[in-house]
Amino acid sequence: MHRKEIDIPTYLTEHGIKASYQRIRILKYFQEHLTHPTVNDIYEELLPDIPTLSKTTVYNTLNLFVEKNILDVILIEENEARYDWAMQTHGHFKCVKCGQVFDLEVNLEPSSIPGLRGYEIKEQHIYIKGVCLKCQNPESVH
Amino acid sequence: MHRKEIDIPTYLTEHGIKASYQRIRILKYFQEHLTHPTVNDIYEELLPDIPTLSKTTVYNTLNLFVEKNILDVILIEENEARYDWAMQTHGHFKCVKCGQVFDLEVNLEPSSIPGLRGYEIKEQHIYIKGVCLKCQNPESVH
DNA sequence: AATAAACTTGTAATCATTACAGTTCTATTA
DNA sequence: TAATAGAACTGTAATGATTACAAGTTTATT
Repeated sequence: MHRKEIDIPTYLTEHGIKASYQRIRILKYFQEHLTHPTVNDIYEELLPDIPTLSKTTVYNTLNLFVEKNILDVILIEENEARYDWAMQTHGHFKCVKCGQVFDLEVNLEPSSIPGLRGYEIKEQHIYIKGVCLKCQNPESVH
Repeated sequence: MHRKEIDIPTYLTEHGIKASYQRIRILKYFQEHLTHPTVNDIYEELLPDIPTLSKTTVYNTLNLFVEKNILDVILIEENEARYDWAMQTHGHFKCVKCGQVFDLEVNLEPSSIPGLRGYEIKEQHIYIKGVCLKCQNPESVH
């Protein structure tokens, strides 16, 4: 089942989360945008539609989703957390010019890292920063 | 030349940094401790010796060192930056039980990552969290 | 010794995040 | 349907790392 085909209320219930209106709308954000939003991105997008929405609710909900393994936190920013639909471990690239964050297919085999022998691994984060193709040759791209 | 054998004032000068007393002492911290300190770790360690030291100076100095490629920033924490002697790219492991941060030898070849073809890479960060050996079997370790 | 530039310091501001208490919503039961 | 308890939501205040800024100190140059 692909992310876009998932029924959000069902998906929440399956993960032990009561499907409130705010929670549905917040998770739907990730279904509709394949980006890596900050708390504020989500808050500002939903506010016109849900004028009573509190930023605290966005924080609480995202923390809950992370705890229930629906979302991952991305700390590629220096100061602000971003969130991403939880899926097979992958990496993230941030272009330091345009600021966009991309997903990367990275297969980092923990068993290949000498110092980790016997360690219990809970999380794996791979962040790469640089300049994306478009920002290197602004004119060469249509 | 190994980190412990470096002459700090010379090293600073070579990197285009005027070797003030505070800067020498702060960089010396990294020579004497092979850890990954926070701003506060450094501040508290040096304060008894340099009672006039300001936390702002520690911030300014660490930012300068990072800018001059003497140190790297580690953002494995959720809320606080850590710093590390800049050397060949490597990863970091944080034990979620004892909180200690270890260095990892990781060789992540950017050319092996499909989505990065043609991208200019400036930084590479690999963070792994889990439970270290000692915290898994507290009694089995002397 | 004079002077300017660089460095350091302390306080105040910033900003993301969390704490907390009051309000609203939801589901269950009578 | 009404009552009630628990969960979820909201708004404000607090927290805490980091930065801005202006004033004081040190350093280097003349």
